[in-house]
Amino acid sequence: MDKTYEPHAIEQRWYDTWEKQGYFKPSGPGEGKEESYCILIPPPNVTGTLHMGHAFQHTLQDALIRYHRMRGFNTLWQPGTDHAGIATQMVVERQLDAEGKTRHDLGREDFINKVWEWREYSGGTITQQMRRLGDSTDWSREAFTMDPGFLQAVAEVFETLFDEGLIYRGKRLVNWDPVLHTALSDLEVISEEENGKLWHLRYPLTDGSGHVIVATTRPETMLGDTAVAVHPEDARYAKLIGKTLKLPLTGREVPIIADDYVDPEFGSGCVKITPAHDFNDYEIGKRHDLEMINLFTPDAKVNENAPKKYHGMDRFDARKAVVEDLEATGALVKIDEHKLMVPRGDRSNAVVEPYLTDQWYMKMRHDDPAKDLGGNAIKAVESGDIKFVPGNWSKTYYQWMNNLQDWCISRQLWWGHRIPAWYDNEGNVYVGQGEDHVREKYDLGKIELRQDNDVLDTWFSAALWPFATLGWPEDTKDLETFLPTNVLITGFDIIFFWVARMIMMTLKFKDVVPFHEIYITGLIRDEHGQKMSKSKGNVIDPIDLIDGIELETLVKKRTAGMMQPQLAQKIEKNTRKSFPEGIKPHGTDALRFTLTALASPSRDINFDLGRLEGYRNFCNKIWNAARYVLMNTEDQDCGIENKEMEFSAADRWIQSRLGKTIAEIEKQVKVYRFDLVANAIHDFTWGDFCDWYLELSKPVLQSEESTDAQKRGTRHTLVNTLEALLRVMHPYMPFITEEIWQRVAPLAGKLPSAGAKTIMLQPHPKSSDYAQDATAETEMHWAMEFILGVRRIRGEMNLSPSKPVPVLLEGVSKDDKEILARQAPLVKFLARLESIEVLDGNPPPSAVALMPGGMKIHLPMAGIIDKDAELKRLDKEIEKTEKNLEGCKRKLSNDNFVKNAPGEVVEQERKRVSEMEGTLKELRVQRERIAAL
RNA sequence: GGGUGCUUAGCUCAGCUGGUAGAGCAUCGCCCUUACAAGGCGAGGGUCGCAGGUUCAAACCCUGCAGCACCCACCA
Repeated sequence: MDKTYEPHAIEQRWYDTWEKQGYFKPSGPGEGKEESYCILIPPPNVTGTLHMGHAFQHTLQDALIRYHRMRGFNTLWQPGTDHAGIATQMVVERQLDAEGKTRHDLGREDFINKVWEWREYSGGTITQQMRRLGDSTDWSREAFTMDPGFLQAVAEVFETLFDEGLIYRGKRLVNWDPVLHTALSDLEVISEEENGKLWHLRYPLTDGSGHVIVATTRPETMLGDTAVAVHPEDARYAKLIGKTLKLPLTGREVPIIADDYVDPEFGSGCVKITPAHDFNDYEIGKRHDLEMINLFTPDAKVNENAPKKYHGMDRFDARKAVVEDLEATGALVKIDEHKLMVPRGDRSNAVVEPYLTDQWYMKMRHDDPAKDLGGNAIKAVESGDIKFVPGNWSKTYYQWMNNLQDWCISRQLWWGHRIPAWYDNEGNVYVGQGEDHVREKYDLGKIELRQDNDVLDTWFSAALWPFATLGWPEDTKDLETFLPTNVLITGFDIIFFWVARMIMMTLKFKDVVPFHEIYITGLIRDEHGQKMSKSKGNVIDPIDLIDGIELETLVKKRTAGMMQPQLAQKIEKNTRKSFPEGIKPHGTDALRFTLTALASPSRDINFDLGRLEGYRNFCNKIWNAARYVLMNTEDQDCGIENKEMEFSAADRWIQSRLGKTIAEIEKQVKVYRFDLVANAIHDFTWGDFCDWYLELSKPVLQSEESTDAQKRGTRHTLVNTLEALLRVMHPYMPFITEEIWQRVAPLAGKLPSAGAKTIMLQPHPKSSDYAQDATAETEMHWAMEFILGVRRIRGEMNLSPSKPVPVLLEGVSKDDKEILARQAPLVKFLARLESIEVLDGNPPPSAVALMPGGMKIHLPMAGIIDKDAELKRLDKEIEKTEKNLEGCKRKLSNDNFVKNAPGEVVEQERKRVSEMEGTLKELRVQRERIAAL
């Protein structure tokens, strides 16, 4: 093996091999549903790029997939991408814009072709990046939400839901994006507080008997007012109800109506009603059968329904003009500063306009249980068929599901699934899978038909992901084998957009849940807890963490193509501060292990570069530990053929520890505590295996006194522990484990002559394969305490670690003696002892380490230990023990504690006190002895 | 307005069903000991946001408060 760990040198090579060999495919038919394990990837935007959130979620998914594949499940990780309607169309339109063209210049067909071209060109980026991450998805099944199969699935679903009355078309007020010229669903509208104004307007009564004052945040909409509302029980206005007002600027006559919606406490208690441009007003308008005057064109310019002078004005220009005119006519009473929630489109950032249009909707709630999409989806979680992890997310889910509005599914775009509906010249609508089918179904003969121009919301097809990817509407073996899938791993940001809708659709069309568990990951933020965003300039590209990036390149990358160039300077400064030397390469395995370790069940996860460096060092540690093992076992007898082996306590101890570690991992994987899985692996590998076991193996292998059987036993244990450990680590660090395993496995007799020569397809070790060895644990614990005791004195006395010292033992019990007989060489080696002698008579002046069992280890001071330093050390030790002892004694002196606490707890406390008292006594004796020198 | 989450060492975070506070990084000593200086050995560092309560015992359970973050919602 190379002397240094170079992730670049190994990673891509192994991925190519795995993919070529078809190792990512499900292992076969399996033994049925119980033997299968399936995860559906949340499909990224086909033209997108990998970000930290993907890296995080993919790491966890791949870990689960590899873990279960190694445990013998018929395992499928279903990959694919989403056509991402608006997002993708916008990208291509922006490109056209650069050429000075619009999509209308090309026409629908050519434009769509252009988008497909763009998909061909850029669609490989994200899948290529997934390969860099080591994702073991079955690429042979890669799906795309506009595949022919999806076209069919979408059409079938649409037709069925339409025929059942669950999809309908209607003219309603929708969220209209005046920049993108399309309707949006409620979810695609982001409302944020902004500074605005509240204009107070005076509307005179038609009969000249006075006026009312109304307030508005959008004065231009007054041109479309068709009423003023007051509360029915508001005494101030009771006698005005039914009278009419003369609307300023237009002169139109509008009624004063009474409606419960009005809050008499707010403002003047009078509300202007613009049914065509406000959701509340729209409802009131329907209740009172008011006229709905649409004021705007699709790009939110004033239309011909307003007075002529405003025609063609943008709505914000119109606002200015209206306010000026109102002021001129004396209708403007006052203007207050006012904070308000402004709704904007999540893609265009344009202020959304409530707008009256014809759209398609999906009915979310229904009295008929068979048609109650929302209700059934709620029940699936309530019943426990679907479990959120962490469980709290079910509350969020319920909160939204219990307030479901019908879903506006049509979009006035070109890129997407065109709605399978046709109109005749009378405006009748016919729905079905294709024009021919429609003609037949409705027996239309040869009349002229025109297909609906709209496409479906991207999330409509995404909602079919669980069954459309597995072959639906065909009745496939895959559906039978893999649905319901086991777990969905995704972020909370798409619980409503995607998760809820998959649950509804899969229940409706397959009558099963799409997945049994939903593991909701936290959101990856930067090291200070800030959301990563282009405009903040704090985005970290996971590929840069893997490959490294020069500072200058990083600065350029972060400041290029800014929407607000003035931010560039600040971003550059912050970037130079955060990464003074750029980012060093860390490799995929280090990144994956870091993300695994960060996967605590919290809502936000701050990405800390320090952790990444730490785990890169961990990879290096593994690499070097492997080098040590190989150096001592390659071309040597590791006991594969010669069965005569003797296992030391250390050999048995490390196997026992490995078993415990695996048990911990088995437990934590089940509950998705990947952070604890990573901890268990890290602690065992570094703390037990490297720090102790490798060191413990040295005296055995290096000593001429060890027998061949002993050496064989240790070599065998070295190789087999490492080999099993690699299999345990593989799901989280696939590349380094494969690279090392290839060399180690043959020594452990594990590389099969036939079958897959990859760690990927080896069985994952089971805790039940490792016997717990209490004797070995006790014995090693004793040896370690001994060694640590000597080291502590050494450390505090600043004794050179390389200088051998003699020790004298006092208070040696029978047990101590037995263990010592076996472990003396080990202890001598690791504690760098010149000699170990059992004391006969009084000890010389010495520094002492106390063993838990009462044995004392004396380090004679003669010439090597400083008296004052030792006194200082003892004082510190005494003080610490006194403090602890006091606490325990206080507890025991409390009668209630002794009376009420469980017996074992009291007993434990008593034992602690007596131990500490003994220790304290010894320390004091020791101090006197030293002080007297 | 309704809901959710967070607050533990200088930093980033663990702490599972209440029983003497942990890790990594950073800091301070001593070491280039033939796997590893991306390392080894040792050390220091926390009245667990604040105030109450329950309990023999609270970082953990309950109540209130403060700060931070997020989600949902139609107040003109």
